[in-house]
Amino acid sequence: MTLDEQFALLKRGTIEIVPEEGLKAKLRKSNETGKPLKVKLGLDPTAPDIHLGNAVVLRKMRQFQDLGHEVIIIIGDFTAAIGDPSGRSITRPQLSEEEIRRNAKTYYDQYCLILDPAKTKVVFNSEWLGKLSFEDAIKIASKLTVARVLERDDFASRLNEGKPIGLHEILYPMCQAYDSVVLESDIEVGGLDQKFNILLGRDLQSQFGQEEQVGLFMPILVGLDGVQKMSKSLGNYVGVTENPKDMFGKLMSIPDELMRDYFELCTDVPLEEINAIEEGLASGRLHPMEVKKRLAREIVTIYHSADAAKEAQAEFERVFSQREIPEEIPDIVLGPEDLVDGRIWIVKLLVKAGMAPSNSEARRLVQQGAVTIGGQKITDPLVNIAPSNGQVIRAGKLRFGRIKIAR
RNA sequence: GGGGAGAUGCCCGAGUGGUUAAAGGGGGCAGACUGUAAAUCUGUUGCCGCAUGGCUACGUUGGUUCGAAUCCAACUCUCCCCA
Repeated sequence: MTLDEQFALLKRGTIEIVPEEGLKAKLRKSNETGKPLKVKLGLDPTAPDIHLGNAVVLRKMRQFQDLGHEVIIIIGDFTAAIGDPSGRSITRPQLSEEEIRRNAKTYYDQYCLILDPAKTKVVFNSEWLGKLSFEDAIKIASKLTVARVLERDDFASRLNEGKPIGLHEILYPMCQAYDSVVLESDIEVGGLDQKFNILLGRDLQSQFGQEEQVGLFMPILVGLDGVQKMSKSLGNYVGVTENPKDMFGKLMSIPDELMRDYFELCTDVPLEEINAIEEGLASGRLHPMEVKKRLAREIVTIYHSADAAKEAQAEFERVFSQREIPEEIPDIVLGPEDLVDGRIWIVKLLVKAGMAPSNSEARRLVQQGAVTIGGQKITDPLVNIAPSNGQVIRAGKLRFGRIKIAR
């Protein structure tokens, strides 16, 4: 592959490369010296679930690996104790050491789905940040200014809105920048929300007399709600380890307008084809639902298999298009203690089955006509029903259970 | 150190003695419709075994009152201005 081709590949999907010439120069140099580039990615082990939004960046890292470069994942165990303020309007909760350790481990299992584990180096930033003395930290801090740090958008807006900013949060970008110094990274990849932190890494590297890293920014993937960025804490995400059925279903719930972004950032469908799809949608030649099914299929195929994707689609059509029951339904085991004269209060049954969190919620579901048992709609929340083995109970579109009577 | 403002349900935000489980919006859930768990419209959204009932809830603790999210005191936390 020529340098130009490499550059084009790496540029695809990025929203910005700072500076573009820098990337070209790094690639050229690596090519001449035969020395792979160090490509850095910081992960914040806040919750043990990698989602499609994280995957956008990870997939970019994979491309670097395929070109022979060295990928270094930094598990921000030390910085997680601070909490990245990026894109935050409130202070993040700090994590305990144990939580971080647990999360980091599950991270490893998950990014292997995208990266080549043999070519991935993993480090924890507590290895060096944890060893700095307070004096060292102050020395590093002296190379940055308050104004420079407060420049960043999320700090500025929080300041304007009169919201609190912890002093420790100001140190977060510095820590991340210092990571780049320690690793002597050539390239740092991140979402656009990482722009400030990554650029600060450039500043700090040059302060330490190093060649500056190149920042490569990927767009932020919008979450399932179609408004906010995909994130674990907002619950609007698709996890890469989710089962095919849920993955497919969740992808079908994105607003139509998001489809293009998802195709571009989450699949390997060639750009020309994506453009053709977009035209097809605009002209009415293609049906949005069919396009979305294709999208869901593409993504499920990446993380599972083509077969799993087909199955997931079949399941989806069965449950939602035809309103039939899914193939696999969890059992609701009823013991003798649950039944009085072979009967059980409908509300209690729903709670017992985990289909409603409280009696009140269960009662509401019944009153709203969401509950059917054995295909029969129940609307009276006071009724006691006589369940029989194998009966299917359904609450709303998503909750199912099959009754199993234990003796 | 001095002065001022504030803390309300999942989130934002109204409410300044009773009719407030607390307006409104967001989000969630459900129903209708459909082209999908899109969009739109409607309903619903603390808990308690059925309630013209009870319990919990408006930063914390205590007080005033027949009655407090609303008044008072102390405390905790946050923001703004001055130094």
